[in-house]
Amino acid sequence: MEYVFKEMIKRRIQPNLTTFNIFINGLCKAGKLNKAEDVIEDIKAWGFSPNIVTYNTLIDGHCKKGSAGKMYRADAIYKEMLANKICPNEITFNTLIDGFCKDENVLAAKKAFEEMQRQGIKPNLVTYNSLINGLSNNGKLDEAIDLWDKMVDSGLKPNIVTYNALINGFCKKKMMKEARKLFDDIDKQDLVPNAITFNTLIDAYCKDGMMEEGFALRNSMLYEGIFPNVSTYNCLIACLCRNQKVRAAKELLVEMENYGLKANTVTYNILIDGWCKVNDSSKAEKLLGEMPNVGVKPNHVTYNTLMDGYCMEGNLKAALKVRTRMEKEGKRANVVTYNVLIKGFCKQGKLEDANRLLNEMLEKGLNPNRTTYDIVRLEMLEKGFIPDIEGHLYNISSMS
DNA sequence: TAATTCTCAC
Repeated sequence: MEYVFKEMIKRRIQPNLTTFNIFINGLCKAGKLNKAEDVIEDIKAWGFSPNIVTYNTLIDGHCKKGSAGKMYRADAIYKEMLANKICPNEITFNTLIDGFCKDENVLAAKKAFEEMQRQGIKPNLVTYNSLINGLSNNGKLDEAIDLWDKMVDSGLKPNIVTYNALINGFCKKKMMKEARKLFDDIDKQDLVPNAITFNTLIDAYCKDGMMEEGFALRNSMLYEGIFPNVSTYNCLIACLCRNQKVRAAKELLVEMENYGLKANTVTYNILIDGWCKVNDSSKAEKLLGEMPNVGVKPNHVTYNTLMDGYCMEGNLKAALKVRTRMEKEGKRANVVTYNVLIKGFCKQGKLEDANRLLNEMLEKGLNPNRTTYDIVRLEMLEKGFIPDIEGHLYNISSMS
């Protein structure tokens, strides 16, 4: 991107505001949020002013790529936009609503929904879809259904995304009958289910112990001409793995490749986890070794999964070796890496080592997450200590 | 010529 931009200048082709907005979008999608914000200065230096697209792009960048406190920064950009006398539009609010929902802050999302109407902007299909999805994902199904009705009352017709969001909500609550009813309603509304619709249901049936139903849905996909994609196979492979059928899962990987679908990192992560869960982490490590041969790149999840496998087998040495292997590949330990190792050491009663890892994690500026607290709290309870106020980390070794 | 919504893996 930078090369093309320089080339443009070299050939004396004047960039315009659109050029800069595209640039910002690229930086945001690459997670380079600070660089993206710096482009605002370039825009001004070239004699332009950031417009609504500039701000919407930056807000969405923070919503999707930001770390802790990202919605605070997204909101700050929104305020900056107002200060610069740029009026927000429906896309601004849709972006914020989705961002708040993904941040599990449904309250703020609902406030944004109210605020947009107060400003005279009518919620559109995407607005409703974002909020219905947010409510569904946060267990507020009744509110999601109410909003669906409101949406219909306002003259908007639910589309396949709306259906997928609510179906997913029912699936997460294991209300498969209701999910199925919605699925059957799709045809009646002259809508067409897509791969996401099927994948949602397949995954839910599998997780609810109805593997047969999951595979049957896969077959009806082929029948209806909606082609199963890598995610479909990942759901089914995960299903087999959960039922300890790792060999059958590996066969399914071969089948998907015969259909011309390439396994991705998730596929391998599922299979690696599958071998780990049947206490065969060395087979899992063999799979890790196969990944480069088929052009699939391991990620943090890959290594963390394998480490967890070795830890659960009590093979801490092997787990630490995986960490070294990961770091050789240029991947730094993340919170999950530490959680996995801390849990592994706790399980072996090696509290001093667990504590050393905990401190190392804090020193590196990594923020403990809920799982970290759960591990520590569980360990304390087991040792007969009563955990104090939530949110406070203890030295594990002080218990020994 | 640029910006927004739905599924799966630690």
